[in-house]
Amino acid sequence: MKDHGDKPLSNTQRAVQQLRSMILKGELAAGTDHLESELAETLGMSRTPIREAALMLESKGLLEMRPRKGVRILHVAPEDMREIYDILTELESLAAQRAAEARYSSADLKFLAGTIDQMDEAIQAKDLEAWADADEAFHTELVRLGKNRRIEDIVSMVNDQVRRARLTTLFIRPLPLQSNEDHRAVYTAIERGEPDVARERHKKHRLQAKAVLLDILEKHRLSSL
Amino acid sequence: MKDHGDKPLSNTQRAVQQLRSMILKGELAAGTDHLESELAETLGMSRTPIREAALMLESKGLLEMRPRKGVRILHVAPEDMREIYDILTELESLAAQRAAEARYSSADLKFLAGTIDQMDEAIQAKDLEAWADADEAFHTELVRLGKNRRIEDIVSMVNDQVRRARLTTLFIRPLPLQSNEDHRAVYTAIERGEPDVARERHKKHRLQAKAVLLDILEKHRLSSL
DNA sequence: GCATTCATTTGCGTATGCATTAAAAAACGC
DNA sequence: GCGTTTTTTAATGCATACGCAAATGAATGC
Repeated sequence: MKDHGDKPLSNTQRAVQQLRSMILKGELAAGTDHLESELAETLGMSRTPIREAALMLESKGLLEMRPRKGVRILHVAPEDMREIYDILTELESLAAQRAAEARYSSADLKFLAGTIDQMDEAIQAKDLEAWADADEAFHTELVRLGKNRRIEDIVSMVNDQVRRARLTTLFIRPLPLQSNEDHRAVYTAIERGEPDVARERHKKHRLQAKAVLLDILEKHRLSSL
Repeated sequence: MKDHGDKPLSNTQRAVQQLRSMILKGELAAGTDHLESELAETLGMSRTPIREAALMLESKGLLEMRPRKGVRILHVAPEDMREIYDILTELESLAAQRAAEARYSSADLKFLAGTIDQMDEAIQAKDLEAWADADEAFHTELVRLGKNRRIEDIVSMVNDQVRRARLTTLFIRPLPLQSNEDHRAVYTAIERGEPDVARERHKKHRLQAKAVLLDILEKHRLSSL
């Protein structure tokens, strides 16, 4: 997970990383506007790399560039979450299927198994942050095993949007006890080479997660994140 | 399909449109490199809007910016087509399902029906171009009816990549006779409000299309488009 | 000849400046 | 006072300039 090629990162790339991180952490709050020149000053560079970075983040759906109003950090509304979860459901389920078709060895699946164990531990320890990290690692790895670069990109893109929602909802939501049962079932199906099982089980898992999340959003009247 | 608000389009937007169009038409051939300054001169503007446009097209997967080598127009290899069709299969099938769930009226589905008729006519007239246009319209409209903005965006993005492949393969491939049967079946399922049927039928349709295309690519040893 | 070092070119990353024009503020008429 | 026009302000879109590093080519040593 680290960029161990430590070549002198360009300003544009740094701007992308920093802005993204600030948005995900909520330091740049949803709905707020920021002038290019402000951001430039904040990050200690000129407007040019800021503009380029903003353009990229715009195409990733994190913000919107509005002439004369600055860049606006986008909300994630419940309707957005519905859209996003639907996409994740479909694409990850396919990835699970493909992973099962690929007949990976246990060694290949070691990392995936590890994330499941981490989730168990995190739940024991009631450490929600750790659970969330491991959960994300599980899903990322699953998609990677599905061997479709474009799906990886798409999923990672929409995940950036989910992450903000998680920031708010993580501590509201009930302990995800059922969740790891699903993960194990998906894992087992992949290991055994049962594509349909892997697919359907993961789909069920995602639909469940979607239902839980939307329920929370409704109950707490969270109309934007 | 038209931008009828004829406000003075920015250079960056024009650059995006023109470069995209040149790539889709093959005027900028896959695998070729182009200096930012060349493109700037070609389109009669400075490097700044060209860079911004290239950045956007890069995130859409049409090209790649490589320091000192210029922007490279990307190939679409058979492996890419596999990835793309897998994505289209999943997301469009979901759209079909959702469209069926939405219980659209016949009036709402008029446009979709129209595209099917156009395909019939085009097949009668053996007009492959017209068929391809209508086919694309069908798929686009189907996704629109699925009411998921993000899916619309993703599908339109990968479609740009498919379009280039179609440019080459359209005249090699057999007349898509079976195809419109699928379209009608999907349409009927949507009209009747049968989500599972719509979904499965469309999925079958896409899997079939994928098989046909990959078969052609292999038979003709088309390793990149 | 061939490798190696040095000089030169050149394309990019970024800063900067400016014209444009939308928005805000001010002036004006009623 | 309030709606309308004019003026002012200021953020953007874009052109341009420039330093740097990479690639290219020349020169040198062996």
